[in-house]
Order: sequence, then C-alpha cells, then structure tokens
Amino acid sequence: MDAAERATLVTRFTEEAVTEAEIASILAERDDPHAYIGYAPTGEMHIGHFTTMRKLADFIAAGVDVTVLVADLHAHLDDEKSPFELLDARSTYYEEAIRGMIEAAGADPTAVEFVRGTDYQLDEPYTLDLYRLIADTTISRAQRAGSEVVRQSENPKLGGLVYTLMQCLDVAALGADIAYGGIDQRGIYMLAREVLPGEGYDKPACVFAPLLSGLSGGKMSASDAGSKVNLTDSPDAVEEKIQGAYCPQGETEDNGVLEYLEYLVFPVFEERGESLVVERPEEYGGDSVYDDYETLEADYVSGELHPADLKPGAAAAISEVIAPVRDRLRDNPDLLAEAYPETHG
RNA sequence: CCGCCCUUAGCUCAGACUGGUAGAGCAGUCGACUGUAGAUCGACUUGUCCCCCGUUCAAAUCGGGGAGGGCGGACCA
Repeated sequence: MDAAERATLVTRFTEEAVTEAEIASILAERDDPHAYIGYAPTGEMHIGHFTTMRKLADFIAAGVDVTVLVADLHAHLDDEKSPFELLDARSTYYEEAIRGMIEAAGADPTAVEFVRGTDYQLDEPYTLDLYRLIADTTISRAQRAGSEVVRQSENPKLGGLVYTLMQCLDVAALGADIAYGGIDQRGIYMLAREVLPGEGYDKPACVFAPLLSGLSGGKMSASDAGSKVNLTDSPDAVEEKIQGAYCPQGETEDNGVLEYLEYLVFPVFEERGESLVVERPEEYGGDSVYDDYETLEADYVSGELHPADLKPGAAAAISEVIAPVRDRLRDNPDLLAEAYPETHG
C-alpha cells in the first residue's frame, strides 16, 4: 500500500482531517506513525462508540500504531459522571467492550495498546506540565475549548476546565502524531495545537469522526434510550428501536438509520464480505441486495427504496454487526454489573 | 465565621403571603392519519412537594432543626 492509499484509508468516513497535508506527511515520513483516541469511562457504550471505534481498523490497516486511552480521571472530572469508586470497574468494562468492537470491525484487538489515565497522569512530569498549562490558560479559553465535550451547567466545577487541559497534554504524553475522536472533540484538539508547541511539544494532526444522528431525529442523546442502539440490545430490541426511528422517505438529513448503514454496517460488511439484504413485497419491487452504501442511498433518495422496507433489513444488519460485542459482554455479565451496579447489579 | 436565597413530575418551573393532602409546558405512552418514523390531531400517564420534629381537625404551604446547592460579607499579620 502506498502512502496515498494509506492516507485515503485514514481519512475515509471522517468529518474532517486537520490537516490533510499533515496527515499525508506523517504517513510518508514517520517510521511508526501513532494515533490515539481517548474515552472517559462514563455511561454505557453504544453504537455511536462502535462507529467511531470501527475506524481504528482503518488506522491499523494503514500501518498506524493505535493507542486507546481509557481516561478514568476524566470520567470523574467531568461533573463526576463516574463516581471515583467505580472508575476501575468502568474502565475494565470499557476495555472489554472496545476490544469487542475492534474485533467485530475485523481488526486484531491485540494490535491496540490500552492505557489508563491513572497510568501516567499522576506522574510528576505530567503533573508539572499540567500546572504550567493551568497557569498559562485563561478560564474562558479552556471553557470555550471544552464546551462541546464537558457537561455544561449553571454552576460549572473546575474539573471541566482541568479536564480540557489534561486532554491537550494527553496527546503529547502518549506520543501521538494524530489525535482521533468525534468532531465534538475539535475544540479541545485545536487548543492542543495552539498550546502544545509552547510547552515544547509537537503540534498534533487530527482526524475527526462524524457524530451520527440519533434515532429520534437530532443528535444522539445519552439520556434518551430510544435514540440509540446499545451494544447489549437483543435483536428484538434493535428491531424495535429501528422500527421507531425517525426516517423520512427520500431524505438523508438527520436520518440515523442511513448513517448507521453508511458509517458502520457497510464498512464492516465490506470487511466481512457480506451484503445487506432488503426483503420487499412483490408489489413494491421484490427483494434486493446491496453491496455498497452509495447504491442504497441512490435508491433511497430516488424513492425506489421505501423506509418501511429498509428498516427491517437495516435492523437485522445492525444486529448482526453488534452481535460479537453483545455476546462478549453477555458472556461476562459481571463487567456490567460491577460497572453499573444501579442498573445491572 | 456571619447573613441571605433555593430544593415540587424525567426536564424547566407555577402553587406557599391568605393551611383544605398538587398543576402547566416540554418529554413519555397509546390511538387516528400517512406503506416506516416524524409532523398533525385525539386521549392518557407520571410525584417519598429534600429529610426529621412540632402547631393544627387538616401542612407542599406555618414554626424549629438538619442536609444539599447557590450568592454575598467578613477575615486578610
């Protein structure tokens, strides 16, 4: 694979790359290019996480070393989303779920290095850098950078600001050339590009994944169970959620069902060599099979493919894609029970 | 350390002065209409009124105590 192909692989299905040129030169010039993505182990993981994780398979295939940071301290710093006592259990659950997603995406989970925040964020060099950054950064600058990530409230805690600065330092501390995450992370990594050189570190390149629409229209919401498919949802539960999903005929805007297909199902099916089957009554044209998203979208936009026919096929496909992760988590119920004693204990 | 304010449905809040065991909007659930969903109509549901004690026939409401949150003042060799 030449450098151009690798760059295409790294940037496909993304919202933005900062910058394309920097990514290309990193891939061409570094012997062991390195990307990282961080997750704060807070709520249960869902299909939105899976979509973002799937891309790790692209990084790996492009010859990029991948580190997944399970940012345990961040999970508490962000408005105490995770209680301090549950950080270890939730981190363990996240690690296992993420391994499952990487494997389900057709990549080797052992190719990814897992690091926890507490593995290095309490060490002296990191702490000193953090204090320097705290001293150097205005409250409003940090607030602005983290506003899409950190929970906003009328009476914000300092934790949210420290969270943002720590995430900037994480890029350098982990030695990442590329910071990868959802487009909501953009503000933080733009701050990182701005401040890291002043602390003596390289300016990281960035790759941002799109944030998928929720199933009820608008953005996916952690507090709205019906707006997303959970990794442990049974086929029936997936079917029910997709059936109830906002899915206007012929429109791609805010259409979570189509987005799931484009960013998760088809990339995974392509890797597995599978196709999406749409069963349809004869009166509407009979069954059809899709090998790629573009063809399906064209049929959908033209009206050839009706939402009522698409939904059952999409639900089955989504269910099939998450099946390995679901099985993995159900085989080890203690993971969820210990991470979320309130709901799974 | 002192003072003031806040705490009612999943969310935002009304009700408290003038005690009679609770309401609105949004959300949610269910129908109707669309070959899905949404939108639109129609219907429905939702509560330890922060906790404890007291006054009273009766307390979300009055009194006392406590918890949590917010704001301000004071202290500044």
